[in-house]
Amino acid sequence: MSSMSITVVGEKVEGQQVTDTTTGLDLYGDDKTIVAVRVNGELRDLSRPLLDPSTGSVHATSSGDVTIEPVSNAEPDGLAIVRHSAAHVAAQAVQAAHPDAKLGIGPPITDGFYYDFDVAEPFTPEDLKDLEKRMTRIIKERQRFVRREVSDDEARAELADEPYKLELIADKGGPSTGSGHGTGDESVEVGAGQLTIYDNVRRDGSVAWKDLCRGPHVPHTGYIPAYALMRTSAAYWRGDQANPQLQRLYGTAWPSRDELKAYQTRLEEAAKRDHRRLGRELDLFSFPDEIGSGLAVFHPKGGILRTAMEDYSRQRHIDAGYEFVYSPHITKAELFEISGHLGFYKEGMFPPMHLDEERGEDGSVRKPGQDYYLKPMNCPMHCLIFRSRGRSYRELPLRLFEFGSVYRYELSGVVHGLTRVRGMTQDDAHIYCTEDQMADELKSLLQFVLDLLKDYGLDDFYLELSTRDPEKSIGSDEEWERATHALEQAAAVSGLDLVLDPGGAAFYAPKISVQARDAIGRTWQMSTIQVDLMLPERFGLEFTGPDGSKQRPVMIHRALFGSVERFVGVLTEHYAGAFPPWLSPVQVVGIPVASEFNGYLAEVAEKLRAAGVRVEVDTSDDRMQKKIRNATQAKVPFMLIAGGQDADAGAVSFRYRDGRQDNGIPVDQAVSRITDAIRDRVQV
RNA sequence: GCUGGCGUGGCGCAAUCGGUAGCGCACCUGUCUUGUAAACAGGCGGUUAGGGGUUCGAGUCCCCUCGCCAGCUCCA
Repeated sequence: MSSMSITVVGEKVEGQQVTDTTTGLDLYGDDKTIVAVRVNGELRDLSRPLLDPSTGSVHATSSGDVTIEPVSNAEPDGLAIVRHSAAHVAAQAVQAAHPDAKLGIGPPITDGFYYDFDVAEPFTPEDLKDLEKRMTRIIKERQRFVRREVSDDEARAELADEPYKLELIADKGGPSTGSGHGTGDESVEVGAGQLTIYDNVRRDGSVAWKDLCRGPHVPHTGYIPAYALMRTSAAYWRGDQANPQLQRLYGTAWPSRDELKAYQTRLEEAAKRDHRRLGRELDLFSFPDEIGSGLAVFHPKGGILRTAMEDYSRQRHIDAGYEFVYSPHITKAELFEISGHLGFYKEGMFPPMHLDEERGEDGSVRKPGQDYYLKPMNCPMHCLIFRSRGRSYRELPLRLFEFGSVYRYELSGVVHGLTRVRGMTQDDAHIYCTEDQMADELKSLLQFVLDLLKDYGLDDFYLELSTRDPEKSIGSDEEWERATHALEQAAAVSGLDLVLDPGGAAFYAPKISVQARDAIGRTWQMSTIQVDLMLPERFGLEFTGPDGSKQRPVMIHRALFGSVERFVGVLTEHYAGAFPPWLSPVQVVGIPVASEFNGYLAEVAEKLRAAGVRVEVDTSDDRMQKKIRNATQAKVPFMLIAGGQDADAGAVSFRYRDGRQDNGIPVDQAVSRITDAIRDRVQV
């Protein structure tokens, strides 16, 4: 950050030469990498006068030293400004093509921007092409973004035809009308106090378009070097289902054409990793229509992968002092009445089965019967295990673990592959401990979670803390406060970044979720840890303390994989299907150069099998080259090729799925090389 | 659930203006078999998601249902 002498940034008008003596930048020159300035930390338009000419004082600062920093489009704030400006260009294009379109909001987002419109007809792919052409023309026109401060009344008058903008003005500074989960998008349009309008001004001085906007923006539309419209979809006004649906136009914008290209390549790469596609190609799992939406079946190869994942998790949990329990998938309504789920989570549950009702001849109910529900969570069951007998403080912490299958009636539109299903198995555990034990337990738990995730190959994390939604929760303020504080402390000890998610907690407890970044930088919600002070009370859980008094335990919920299904999906995408050997469904394929070596490879395979390796020998009629191709496409980590040379030497030749070769390895060495890689859980 | 898009053998795709449903892979059978990503030949397999309608005639046009995809909302 550099301190500079202050001068007015010139506004360049076509045909006139105006020198910018503050930053030394020519706004219409070739360098379009500096898109804004930061004045004492506050983002501002490059073209916005830094000084009030009449008073000589700097806008928005009263006194003292002034620091001015150029903001490049390579840094996040600068790129967001480029994208936000691109959103304005998109909106101008839309209103030129569809004069009746009413403006919603148009903020920058990760990788791009969107703008919402109320239009009579949804956009079509042809519309997108047309809009891109219009945007390109607008960008070529180098329309200046000119900021104007306006009073509320002036803004209302100028935007009389824009009902959504009027609504934003009306709500300015008022209480948030959002659900509490809002992304704060509105802030892009309306700041806290002074309203501003940005005009897009052509070279001849005419105003091409304008928008209520807090800014800042790039100096002119020529500062948008590379952009593309991506897709359209519907979105509720202000994210509320009760509001009308607008058409959302998604775009992306980048500092250069190369970076746009790289982004598009990244999307293609992500598509290739799609676990739904890999699941079919690698014969891991499928989603038969006949079974239903969000209900997966695991094929034999997926079963091996899943078993390997579960077995390792199980062993680690045993080592960490967990005890294994089992509970049914179905229960009487009473259980979820006690737990509170039927009050707060009913819409997320499959509808009840009404059983054992008896009616008389006249149709009247003689015996009312029972409602049974599929369980959406395991916690109440584990509470009953805790309560099954008297508990001593000596038993605590008591850690009950279950691979528990639960069923949740997710809305049809949200079901997605393995990452969002209606039937799943959680690696669920509930830890019952004393208040005094809670802090240490949480600390070691979080470390346990991170260690275990690392063993599966994920090592880039941050944490999210979801706090109470007052409208959708049970329990007292103090209880929530205590639980939230305990989680915060554990997070602080981990040293990981902590992101807040206000109001995002479940109805019974605040939670920390571990977010993991995968091999190509996408983030996934993995583990959750929740401190629950409600269920122990609802179930009347007690233990006897050292002094003989009855005390209430604290309950910690936690799932590391989130769900086994989601974890399979995430790892599939993380590894692009090329799992490390310990997780690979088939670890070794033996490929004879010709069928006469089938027997030799069978002996090698037997040695591997004896060492616990999952090995197959390809004795089909295919050519060796075809077998290599097949094994490579199946992403088998080790191919062992053997012909006369190898057999004579008592050796095999390695080929890896990326094409690397290592020939003539003695069989004993080959076996240990493979078993070492499996044991060490390394990638090859 | 909402908005939009899409449903053609197991998979990936083709079929002009509404005019005989095809191809590749996979699968089956046979022949062949020596060095690092596809041997050759033959064969099986589809009431074009399901139902209704328009038409001389529907994969193609219209309506309904189901499913999938993207986004919104929601969430492990």
